[in-house]
Formats: sequence, C-alpha cells, structure tokens
Amino acid sequence: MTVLTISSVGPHDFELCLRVARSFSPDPFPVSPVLRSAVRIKDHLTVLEMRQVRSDPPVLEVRADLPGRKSEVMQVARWITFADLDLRPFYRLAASHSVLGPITKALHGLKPMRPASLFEMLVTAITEQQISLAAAYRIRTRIMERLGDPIDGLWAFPSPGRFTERSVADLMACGLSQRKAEYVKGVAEKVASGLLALDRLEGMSDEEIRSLLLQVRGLGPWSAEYFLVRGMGRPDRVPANDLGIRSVAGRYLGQGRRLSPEGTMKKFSPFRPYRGLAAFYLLAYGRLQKALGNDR
DNA sequence: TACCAGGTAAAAA
DNA sequence: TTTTTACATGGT
Repeated sequence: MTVLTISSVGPHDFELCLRVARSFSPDPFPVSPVLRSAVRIKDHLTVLEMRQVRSDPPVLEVRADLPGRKSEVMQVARWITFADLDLRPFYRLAASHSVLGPITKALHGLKPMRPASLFEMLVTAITEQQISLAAAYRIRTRIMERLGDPIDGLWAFPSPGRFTERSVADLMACGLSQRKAEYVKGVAEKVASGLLALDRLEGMSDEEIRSLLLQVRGLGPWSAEYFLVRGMGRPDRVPANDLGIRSVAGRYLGQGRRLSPEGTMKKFSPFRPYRGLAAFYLLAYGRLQKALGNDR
C-alpha cells in the first residue's frame, strides 16, 4: 500500500465536497470522510482512497495498492479532487453579491469533483440527456455491472473497448434508448480508435473543445458545455439550456420560477470568468437545502 | 395514471 | 429553412 500526500491550493473542505457530490446521487450514501474510487491507471485497475488530513493549508492523503506508479496516482487524485483549483479569486468576486456572497461563505472550501476519466464523462452526459438524473444513474449502474470491472466492492467504469465489443442491443438492455445506445457506441469507437483524442483536450481552449465535441453524433450544445464544466472543470462554462441550472437560477437569482436560457446567462454574467463555478455553488446549495428538508 | 425529468437527431412541414 | 416528433427510466 502506497500512501501519498497532496497539497491542495487555497481553501479546500474535502468532506463538504463529498457531501455535495453524494447529494446528487439518488442512493443514500453512508456519511464517510473517505472517498473510495475505482480507477484504471495505465491499464491497471486499482482503488484509490482519498481523505483530508489537514485543513489549513489543506492536505489530502491518497492510498493505493499500486507501487511504482506514484506520479500517475498522484496525478489522477489531483484531477479527481481538483486540488489545483484556487477558489479565492471566485470568492473575491462573489463576496459582494447579495446571494452568492452568503452562499460562498456557507460552502467555504467547496470544489467540484471530477470523474477520473473524460470518456466516462461523455457517456454520463449522454445518459443524462432528457431524462432525470436518477433514471440516468440507474442506467449507468447497469452499464457498470454488465460491462465494468469489479474490484473490492466497487465498479470501475468500463473502458471504450468494453463498449465497442458489445452490440447496440446489449447497451439497450441496460436501459438506454436505441438512439443513445448508438451514440454511446459511436463515441466509444471514436475514442478507442484515437479519432477523438481525449488526452489532448486539456491543452485546448473551451471553444476548441466545444466545437470538436459538437462534431460527434450524440453530443449537442448541452452535452458539450456539461462536459466542459463538469468533466474538465472549466470554471466559466454554463450549459444555458440546462434544466437544473435554469431552475436554481430562477429560485435564487430570479423570481422563483425557472428562467429561460437567455435569462439564466444574464444572471450569471457578473461572475465571469467563474460563471460555471457560480452555477455549481447554487446547485450545491440547493441540493444541501433539499437534503436538510429546507427547500420549501 | 399521467407527467416531467440537467437533449438530440432526424423526419415532416 | 423551421417545426415537430420519438425516445428510455424513475420519481411524484
């Protein structure tokens, strides 16, 4: 067992990050300060255990049974936990705002967590198109159980190859529509063949990534923006037509009713270049209120 | 039981 | 070119 430590930039409350991430899942997770995550590192399946061991300055600890791969483990853990994100410029921008000011104070140290792989994020985006997050979550669970690799009580998200070797009918049996099954298989083929080089995206601009994704069948404007902000953590991206974001924008920044996509973007414009982070904080606040039963 | 839920591509007009 | 439609599952 290798034990590594990660120093995180700026304020970071990892337990809060976990609580928020879990609040988006339909399953009631046991409250635990430890994140256990099954990941693939260089074709090697392993479980990462991450927890916070110091708060100021923040330090995270990572445990993995993968000797000799320390730098890769460190890199993946930094990616998942978003250790390199500095929240302070966003907090300075939000501090004077009547709504985001108090909310950023209440959620001090909250960083959005990212899935270990961008391929997983693409599949997640497709599953979440049009149907509820809970329904999409159930479908992804079936995908993991049927195509993924079990390890230590967890499932690793299936690699692109696992999708390409299955038929569209196999994917439909997990609950995807025929359309979405075709989308997912098509994306997996593009990634597996190298036609869609996800490992090159990090060095590209938001707009470059967006236009690249829009060329892929099954990925529209919502999916591209969702991928940018949730999968890659690009802090200024907001899916303008996202139902959840339009609702919280209306609830906390408007008159209570869901806003139009244009109205939503207008409400977030003061937070440039952190509009996506502002949206995330509203969503997180809304989920935590709901979990506490304070959402009426 | 209906209806809506963090859209998209393709058919129809 | 613009508008309309089909689509899967799960919660309320």
